[in-house]
Formats: sequence, structure tokens, C-alpha cells
Amino acid sequence: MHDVAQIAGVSLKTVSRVINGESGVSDDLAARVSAAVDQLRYRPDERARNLRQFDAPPTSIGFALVDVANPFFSAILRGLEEAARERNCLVLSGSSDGDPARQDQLIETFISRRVAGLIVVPSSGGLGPIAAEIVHGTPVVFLDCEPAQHDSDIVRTDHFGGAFAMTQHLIAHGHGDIAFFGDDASVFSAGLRIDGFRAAMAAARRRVDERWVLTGRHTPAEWQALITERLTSSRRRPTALVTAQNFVTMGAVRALHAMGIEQRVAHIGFDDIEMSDVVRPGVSVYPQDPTRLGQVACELLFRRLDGWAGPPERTILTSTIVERGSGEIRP
Amino acid sequence: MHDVAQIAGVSLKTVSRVINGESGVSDDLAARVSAAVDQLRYRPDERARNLRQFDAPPTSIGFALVDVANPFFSAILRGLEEAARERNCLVLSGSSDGDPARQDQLIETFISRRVAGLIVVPSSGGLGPIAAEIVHGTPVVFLDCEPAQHDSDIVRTDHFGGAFAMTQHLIAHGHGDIAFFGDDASVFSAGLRIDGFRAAMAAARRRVDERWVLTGRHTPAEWQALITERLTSSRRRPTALVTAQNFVTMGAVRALHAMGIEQRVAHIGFDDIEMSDVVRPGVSVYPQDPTRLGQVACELLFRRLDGWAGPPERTILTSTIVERGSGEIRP
DNA sequence: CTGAAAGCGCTTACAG
DNA sequence: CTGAAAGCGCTTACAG
Repeated sequence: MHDVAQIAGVSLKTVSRVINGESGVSDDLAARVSAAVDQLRYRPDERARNLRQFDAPPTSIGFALVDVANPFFSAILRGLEEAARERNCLVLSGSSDGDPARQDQLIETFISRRVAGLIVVPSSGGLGPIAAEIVHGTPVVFLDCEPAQHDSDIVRTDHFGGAFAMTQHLIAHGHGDIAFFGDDASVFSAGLRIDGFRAAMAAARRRVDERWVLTGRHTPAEWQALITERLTSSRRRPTALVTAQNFVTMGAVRALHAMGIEQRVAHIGFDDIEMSDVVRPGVSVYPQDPTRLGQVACELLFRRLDGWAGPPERTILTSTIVERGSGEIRP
Repeated sequence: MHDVAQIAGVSLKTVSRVINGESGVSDDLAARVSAAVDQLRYRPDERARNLRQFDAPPTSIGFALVDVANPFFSAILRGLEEAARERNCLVLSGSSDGDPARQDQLIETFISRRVAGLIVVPSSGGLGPIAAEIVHGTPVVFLDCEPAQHDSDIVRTDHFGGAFAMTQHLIAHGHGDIAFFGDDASVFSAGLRIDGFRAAMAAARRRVDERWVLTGRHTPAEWQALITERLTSSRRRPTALVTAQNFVTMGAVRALHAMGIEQRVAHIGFDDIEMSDVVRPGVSVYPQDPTRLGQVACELLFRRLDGWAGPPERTILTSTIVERGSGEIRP
């Protein structure tokens, strides 16, 4: 910028004015500055610019997620990108892999870059004491969870209701021996989904066989192996499966097909998966709307950044079971 | 930082030393500074820090991609994240949707934040004159393409060879009437894939029916409609399909199944898709390794950032057809 | 319409 | 071991 000013023979302030398109610069000077900018290929430094600006519109927000390679999260990210772009805002993102330490590190990275706000899908219940300290005054929107400690806006799918409906759907089709596979209950969304499953079973006076309830964090391939093992380990086997997450659902579909029992064991998954309509039988699911989740999260965040100071708001997106065949198999 | 120094009763420089873990600070002062840091919840401002540092290790790189919601790109992003994390580096990313103007805008955003380097999957041939100007001295690695104008490192899949092998595979299974569906030829990778298709057809002395060659940028649902239309519009129809991209492959699989001809029309896709092993018939593909692409791109970029000044390097990842059934159907 | 000064939050280069 | 000064690239607040 200094060089630009020198070449154009003007002051720094005049260069600044031209760059920012402020009015009140004579055409002559403006032209000279523009020429110098082109000549030097000058690009203003966004970091320095923001250093002195306090009331400037937000220039970046941070998104701490679990795994971008999971289509659920990448779809959310896409939704965020779109919503943020309308405000000329860049989304910084990173994967925590469900590791709280890594999540803390990510959030620290975002904060140290002075993001205007944060959107977080927590690894476990919420932020953890360290991250909570770090975040301090920065607005946060929690996605797909409800941390106990934090007073923030929230947008999430109806985990409990979805799992309840899925289980009820299987029960309505005559099932009593239903297995549940999903993330660890320490993850907020996973906990509610298990609760929903148990509640629906209890409401129908069905006993939950604990050998058929399996939770943890695994890849689709690991889930396939685990589910295969559970379905073969005992003499009796469940007549239906509830899978609480897309990677689990993929593993289950593969397991059922590999065992050749996909037409005999009913199955419903939480969250949709690719090709679920083409597989035979089609995979019945309780779909989420990740793009919408991202958009709503962005709206809530920007409202805060615009100064809105109302009480924390909670948006819960509900959905309806998509029947494709696998969930309608009878025992 | 000023406040921290005041509370601790030391100079700014001493605070700086403690924050950066420099040696040569008495335990007494270090303790006072740490206490003040905790009390004020002070976090150093990464932007200001980098402003004065010139030889500091890179703190961020930019990744301009086409669409994070496409699993191919999100897998690359994940690979980049991992590789960058080892160097304490954040990956900034954004989707261009194949729009050159949006890509320019993205790159400008990255450069204005002074990323140390750039990884780009270009919307079309390369960078476009504007972006090329903007990028200026910043190292760039091109992913899945080879821009004519730019002298940069490159890592990509063997588009030509893959498409050639796919087509050859179908021909070897007795096909002569082969349709090709894929991205617009103006996209570098898509162009090479069409070339590979045509070359394999020519090598086997098969005529390419141009009514069965369709290119453009569409969603999976749009591709399904387009492919359905092409397969029904004329009396004769191709006995085999080559789809040049994952979204096209998804559309084709759906189209074939919806028409009930998935067992009669052969099909191979470029790039793997989810559940391709579970669908009947299994979807044969020429898989890419997006995670590896990301890792290699990061390695190439960091080598430049470390000062390596050798000639531009080109890494081409080859692969082998995965036979799952659909590609082995005979006419 | 234009510019000189002070400042954003940090660091480097130097002096003690 | 510690700090005062100057600077990074920009902006704000003011004066002319």
C-alpha cells in the first residue's frame, strides 16, 4: 500500500479511499491510484484491515464439525457456505473426529483468527471447560445438540422423536425383537436417539435385549463387522434393526446383504444415505435436512452478529419416515 | 495484550515471550503473566501476529474446489486437513460450483487473507486471467487438471487412461454401441475422459454415435432424467454406458433401475460411489483416491513453502477397474 | 477533496 | 533476564 501511494504520488489515506470505494476522491487521483494498484498487483491485506475496524461487518465464521468426509457434515457445510456468502463471509471449518481435544484445538484456532461467530457440532455433550473459556464473548450456535453449560442458540433435528417414530414404525409392522446400533450415548444426538428407541419400546411394552444394543464410534466397514457379529453370535436374532446414524446404516445394509438376509430382517436408518432408493429392498429412513440445518444455523448466528440480544432460541427440525421397503418387512 | 502486561506489571515484550514459550524469562514474571492471561482470558490475535512475521511457518492454505457436498471433494478436503494439521496449518476452503467468477472471488478471498499457498481444482481449464493476476507469487498446486498458462505443481488422476480402460473393458465384453455421459469438455478432467473414451473406441474401430454422447453440469437427479431420455428417445439404444463422474454415475444407476434394465445395459463409472457394492448388479467403476490426492497436493505445496525451487512436478495417480457386475454385462 | 497523525495487536531488532 | 522503540499493513479521527 505504501508503494502504491508512492507511485501514485498520493497519501496512504487516498489509496485507502480508492480501495474501499469511498466517495470524495477526484477522478484524477483515483485513476492514478488504480493504475498503481494494477501495476503492483496490489491486494489489500484483509488481516490488517480488520485489525483497526471494530464495527465492520463479520468477515469470517468458524464451523467445528466431526468429519467433513461424512456427507451429513459436508452438506451442512455447503448450506453454511451459501448463507455466509450472501454476507461476504468466509466459513472456516475443521474436523474434530469426535475428539474433544481436537475440537478445543480447532476452536482455539478459529478464535485466534478472530472469527465473528462459531457454529459447533460438539464431539460430546458440549464445549468442554477449555473451549468454553476460549470462546468467551464470541456468539456460538450449537448444531444438533444442546450443551448444558452454554446459553446459546440451537438448531437440531428431532433426535428423540425420530428414533421414537422409527422404532414405533417397526413395532407397528409386528416387530418386538429390535436391535439398536449407533454412536456413543455421550454424544448428545446419539443419547437422545437411544432414549427415543427405549421410550418407544417401553411404550409398546417390549423388552430391550441389551445384547442387541451396541454403541460406539466406528467406520462403516467396522460397523458392518460389528453388526454381522451381533447378528450371528446368538441363536436368536433380532427381526429388525434401528441404525442411528448414516455410517452405521451403511454398515448395516452391507452386513445384511453380505449375509443374504436383507429381505428378512427389517431395517430403518436415521439420516438418509446415497443410493438408498436403488438398493433392494430400498432402505427406509428418517431423513435429516443437513442443508437446511446449515442455513438455519447461519441465520441464527448472523442475527446475533447483527446485534439481536433476545433469549437463546431453539429450532428443532422434524421429519417423516421415508418408506422404501426395508422398514416395512414383517417378522 | 496491553492489559495483560499492565496487570502482570511487565512490558509487552515479556508477555510476548511467555506466550511464544521463548526461553529466558524468570519464573516469577512468567507466572505473573500466565496469571494475567488466565484472568483476562487473553488469546493472542493470530492476524496481528503474522503481520510482522515474515519467515514464520505457514499458518493457512486455501483450497478452491467445486462443491464440498460432492463426496469426491469432501474426501480430498479431509486429506488436506490431515496433512495440513501436522504442520499446524488451517485449510480455508470454498465451493465455486464450477463458476469461474465465483472461483476468482474465492481465490481473491484467500489471497486477501494471505494464505501461504493455494490448492485449486479449477472450474474450467485453469485460473482465468484475473485469478492468475491475483495469485501472483503465491505457490499453487493444481488438482485434477493441468492449466496451460500456469507453471505449477500438479496432482491428478489418470483421466485419459481411466476412461480408455473403462471403454476398453466394455468393448472386451462385446459392446460396440457405447454411450458417454459426463461433465462439459471445457473442464480439464472431463475433456481428457472424453478423449480417452473416443480413443478407445477408435482403437477398436467402433463408431461413436454422437446422439449418445452427452455432457454438461447437472445434479444426479437431472442426470437421471437426461439419461432416461437418451435411452428411450431412439429405437436403437446403447448396450453399455460410460459415466465420467460420480454424480453422473448415480443418475445413471437410478435411471437404469427405474427403467428396469439394470441387468441388460452394461455400465461403468469413473470415480466410486457409495453403496456401489450393495446395488444389484454391483456398479463397476474406475475408482479415484481422493484422500490420497489431497495428501499429495499438500505435500507438493508444503515442499514449495519450505523453499524447494525445483521445476514444476506432475503426479498422476493411476487406478484399476473394480469389477462388481454392471461392467461385465454382455450385450 | 486531501493528508498527517495515532492506533489496531502483535513482532523484530536492538540496547541495557 | 527485561524493556523501549520502530514496524507490519491497514484504518479511524481529525485538520485543512
